[in-house]
Amino acid sequence: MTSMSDVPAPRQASRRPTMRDVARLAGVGIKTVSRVVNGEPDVSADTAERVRKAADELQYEPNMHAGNLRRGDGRTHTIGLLVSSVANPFAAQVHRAIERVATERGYAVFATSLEDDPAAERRAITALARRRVDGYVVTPVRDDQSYLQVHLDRGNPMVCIDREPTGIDVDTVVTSNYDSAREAVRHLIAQGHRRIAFLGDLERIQTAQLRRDGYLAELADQGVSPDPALTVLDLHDDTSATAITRRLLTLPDPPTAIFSSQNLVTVGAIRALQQLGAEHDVALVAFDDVESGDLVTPRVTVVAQDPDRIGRLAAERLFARLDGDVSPPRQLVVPTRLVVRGSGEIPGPGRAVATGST
Amino acid sequence: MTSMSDVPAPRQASRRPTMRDVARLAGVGIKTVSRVVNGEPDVSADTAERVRKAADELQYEPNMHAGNLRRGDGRTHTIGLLVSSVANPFAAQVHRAIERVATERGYAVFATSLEDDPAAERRAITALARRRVDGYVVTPVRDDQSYLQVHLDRGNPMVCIDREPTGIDVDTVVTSNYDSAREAVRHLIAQGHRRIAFLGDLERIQTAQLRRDGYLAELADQGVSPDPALTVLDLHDDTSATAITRRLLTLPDPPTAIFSSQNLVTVGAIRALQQLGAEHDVALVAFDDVESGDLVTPRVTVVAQDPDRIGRLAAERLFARLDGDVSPPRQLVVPTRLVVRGSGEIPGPGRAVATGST
DNA sequence: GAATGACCTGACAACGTTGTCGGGCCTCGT
DNA sequence: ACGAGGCCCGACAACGTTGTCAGGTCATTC
Repeated sequence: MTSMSDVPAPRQASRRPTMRDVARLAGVGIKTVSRVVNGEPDVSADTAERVRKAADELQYEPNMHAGNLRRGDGRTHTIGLLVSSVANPFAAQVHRAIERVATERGYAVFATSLEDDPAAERRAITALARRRVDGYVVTPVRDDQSYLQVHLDRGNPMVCIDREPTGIDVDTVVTSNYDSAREAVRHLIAQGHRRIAFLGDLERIQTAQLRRDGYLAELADQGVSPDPALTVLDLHDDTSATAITRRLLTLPDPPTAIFSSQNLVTVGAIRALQQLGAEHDVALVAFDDVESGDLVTPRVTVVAQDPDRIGRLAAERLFARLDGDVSPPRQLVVPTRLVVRGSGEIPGPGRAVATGST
Repeated sequence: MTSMSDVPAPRQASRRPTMRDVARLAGVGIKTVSRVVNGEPDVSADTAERVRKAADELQYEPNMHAGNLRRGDGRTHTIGLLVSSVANPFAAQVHRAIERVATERGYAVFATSLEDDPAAERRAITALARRRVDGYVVTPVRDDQSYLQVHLDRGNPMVCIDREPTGIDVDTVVTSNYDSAREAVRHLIAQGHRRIAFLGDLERIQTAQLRRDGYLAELADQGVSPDPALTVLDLHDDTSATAITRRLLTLPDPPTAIFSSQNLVTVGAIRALQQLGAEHDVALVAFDDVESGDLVTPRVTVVAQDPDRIGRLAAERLFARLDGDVSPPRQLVVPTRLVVRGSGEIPGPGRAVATGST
């Protein structure tokens, strides 16, 4: 009866209805529609009902942008997230945790992957600022963040994650990189290792430096003099890590243990160990949990980060600021968890004589 | 000289400058500022220079929302992405591919994780519609998407990924679930297996059904009658998968091979195999590449999806629609790649007599 | 019976930007 | 000298919504 033809879908592009259209159909003023849509008081029950029916019939969806423009606080209920690289499962987990908190509060999240490119950081911030996000969660990639101060001054809070920012004083949520690296190395030394190789990410990445510093500090503390030949930096993917690890292991005086300080690098190291059949002879402790790290043989001992907690804390800090918290910025350090699985407990040469020595 | 104190940062919250402010400072009309900011012609070189300097001095950032509101096409240069679950590395990869294409075109991406919750799908769409995204990339979760037709009619294109939508006719980009499942099973049968277990995801998920259908069809085609006891559905995480796999393997007449049809389920299956020391005796082929699947022993043979290609194709389709493409919706099927690594080549009982039998 | 106040409603301006349009100036051709 | 046309520029309305405010109706109170 009502259908005029039997094509499955009405193809004509309908104009998007506005409050004006709803008002006309319901026979009320436009402001009354606004009141109903926003649940404001002072609308009689049956007027409200009429408006709701009209809105329903037109499939009206309010335009948040128009509303935010006029509204006093100008909030867009949107936050921006800058993540180092989506390739990294760590970042994906953080993203998810943040998104969950945001959704609960009616916020939407713009996520951008920087792929560790400093230029991308600026570009992303500009794009977000033009879209008037209320706040930012940033993984610093450039070596100076002072250019972000203006956004803080304008009332848009910011929380940095994973790495400490430079040039601005904001809430940060980071992993205990230095201490956890020390713990990993301490663990290996306790198994009797002295020649411990370090496999590090790009040196310009702060966490890579901190983990290396922790590595060196723990060696020093335990009276082990580090062999520069065993400290490798600037690895960023599994292929290069495999190559380097192979070279280290075929050295005249090879390491008896490896501390791998990043996810993909660990994968590369494991592959190299397997290729040389050394996986049961050379100990391995990895920073950051490697997916299904308990499936490989031997199972991988790791210092596991807690990306879910990092994301949640960052989001909570950001929303606290948006809610008006003006207390001094906090530096939150999220501890890691040493997960003992086997690869890190392969004994070193010092083990046999450990009790007798020193 | 110019600094009045030595606090590091000017704490006072500055009002955000508008075009009006820039215009006043540059001594020009507001429309002229608009012209300069948008690179429109008909502004003299030195006026433009003055405007640029003023904008710079005030650190002016144009308000895209206000612009979009007034602008003819009303485009927000924003797209929405609904992903099944961020926990899944597959989704993370897709997300990244889409984001890359979008960023190239000056688009920002709202990503929402549905965690396979049907209610979340509707909520997310509403939130995106109110923010007036230009288009959608959707992983269907509900069993009916016809409620989305209205957005199509209003000129907001949509591309579905991973699963076919129901009730709407839009571009889709999916993996060759059925055919690839058949290929996996064919591979196992070729190794001499007859008792092949199937481990499936939640039955309400379409891809899970397709993979099971492929599994059953290939068995039938090869004259193998399926044992219902070996077909398990509704697994969704590694823990339950481990439990089920253990039970299957301790059956009086256990399977000699396993086809695991989802990522996390595969992890659970591998764990069970290892726990029972059966990883070298029972063959395993998995759907969807499992991260570091070539690190475990034996290395895992998989039918690998191509999430990067899926994401890229989806984004390209969406932008083509936004650019005015009105050709009939396309169904793009992205093939998988059989990656032979070892676990799938463990011979079955039929193998020894394979040449003599039939 | 008039004043009070609670309740309900819509006209109007404003948010920050862009489309439209008209006007001033200058150059050029006649 | 004058009109045509190109270049530059700004006043004004409009996008879709919400804040403000004034006004109308009705029951209650003295």
